[in-house]
Amino acid sequence: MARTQGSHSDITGPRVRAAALRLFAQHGYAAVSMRQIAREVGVQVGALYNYTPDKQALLFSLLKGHMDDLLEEWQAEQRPEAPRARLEAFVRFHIRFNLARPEAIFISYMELRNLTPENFAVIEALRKRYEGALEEILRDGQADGAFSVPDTRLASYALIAMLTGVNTWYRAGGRLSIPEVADIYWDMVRKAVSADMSGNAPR
Amino acid sequence: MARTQGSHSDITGPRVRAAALRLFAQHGYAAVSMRQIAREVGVQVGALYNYTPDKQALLFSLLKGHMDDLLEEWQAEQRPEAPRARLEAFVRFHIRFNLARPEAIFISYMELRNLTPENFAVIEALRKRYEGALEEILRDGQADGAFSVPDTRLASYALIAMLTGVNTWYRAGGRLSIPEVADIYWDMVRKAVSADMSGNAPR
DNA sequence: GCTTGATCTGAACGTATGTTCAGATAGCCT
DNA sequence: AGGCTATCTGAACATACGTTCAGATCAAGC
Repeated sequence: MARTQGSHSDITGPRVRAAALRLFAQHGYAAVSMRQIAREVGVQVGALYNYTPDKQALLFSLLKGHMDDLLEEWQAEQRPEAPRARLEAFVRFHIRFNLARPEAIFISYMELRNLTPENFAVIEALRKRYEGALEEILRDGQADGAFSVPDTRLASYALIAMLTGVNTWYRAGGRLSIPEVADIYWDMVRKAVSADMSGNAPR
Repeated sequence: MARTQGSHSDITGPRVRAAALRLFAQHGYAAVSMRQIAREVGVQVGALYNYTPDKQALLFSLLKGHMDDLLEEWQAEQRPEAPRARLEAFVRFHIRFNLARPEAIFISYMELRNLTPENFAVIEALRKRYEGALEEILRDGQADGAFSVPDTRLASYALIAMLTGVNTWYRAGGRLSIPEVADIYWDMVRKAVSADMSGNAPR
C-alpha cells in the first residue's frame, strides 16, 4: 500500500538523507546498501530513487550540504578584526560546529575517496576555502607581530588537524563541556602560535 | 599451471599483503574485492585463501602487523630521560615513522570500523599503549615543571592528531624535507606545552 | 465523487560478491 | 626416476548488489 499516512515527499526525503548519513557514518559508504537505507526509512528500495538519482549522488548531496552549512555559519559568525581574537573565534567556532554534527564531520573526512572525481573536486574546493580562512588569520597575525609561526601554511594544517581531532574522542556527557574543551584547545593553540619567550628556545 | 617459477608461498604471501595494503588504502576495505587483490598479485582468487582464512583476517593482519611495528620501533628508539627531550624524540619519531608508511597509517585510521569487535579491541589496545606513551611524557613534564598543560589527556589527543595530520598533506619531493617538517612541528608542539610567558595570558 | 498525479510496492535485471573445492601442476626429496 | 605435497586453477555456490519499471495506492483538486 503506497502513500500511507505521512509518507509524503517532504517527510520521506529528509528521512532518506538522515538514514543515509547515519549509516554511512557508522559502516562506511561502500559497506552500506540501498536496501539497508530503505529498511531504516521503512520503505522499499525502489522508493529511494524518487529522492536521489543514484547512491553516489546521495553521498555527494550530504557532503555538499555539510560544506555549505560550514561556510555559511562561519560567514555568519562574529569575526573580530584583530588576528588573535579572530583566531580564538575560529578555534571556538570549529570545535562547536564539529561537535554539533559528528556524523557529517566523520563522513566528510572518511568518504572523500568514494566520490567521483568531479564531485571530489567540488568538495575539495569548499574545504580549501574554509581552511584558507584559517591560514589568512595566521598570515595577518604573523604580519602584524601577533603570532610567530615558522610556516603559516603548515601551521594551518597542524591546527585544523588538532581541532578536528576533538571529534575522535569527545563524547557528550563526559567530564568536560564543549566550552571547557574549547578553552583548553584555545590555550594550546594560542601558545603554539605565540612568540616563544619561555627561554626554551629551539636548540 | 600451478607453481610457475617463483610462485611460492614465500613470494606470493607478501605480495598478497602488499596488494591488499595498497588497494585497501586507495579504495577502502569494503570497496575492494578479493578478485581485485588476486588480479593485482597475478593469481586466481582461490589462491588467496592459502594465505588468509578470509578477507577480514587479511585486514586485521595488516593492522596488527603495523601496530606491532610501531610499538617495537618506538621501544627501539633512543628515548632520553628529560621530558622535554623525550617529547622532542616522540614528535620526530612519530612524523618520521608515519611518513615512511603512509598506506598503513591510512588504513589504520580509516578501516577500524571494518574490523570485527574482537579484532577492533586488539588494535585499539595497542593504539592506546602507544598514545599512552605520549601522555606519560606530558605527565612527567607537567610534574617536574618542564611543561604547563591544562589537561595532559586532552593535550596528548591534540598533539597526536596534529602530528598524524602531517600524512594528509605531505608529499615526497615537496618543498620541505621530512626533518624540516619535523622541525616546524616540534617548534609548535614545544610552545603549545610550554608555560606561557609571552604576556598573552588567557583572558 | 471522480480524476489526476505523486508516491510507493514488488519483482525483476544483470552483475558482483566471499568462499569452497576437486583436480591439475610442478618443484623438491629420496 | 618417480612420488609427495605445497600451490594454483577453474568452476561453482548461494547471496547480495545498484538500478529499473509496470502497476497499485492514496491524498488532493475540481
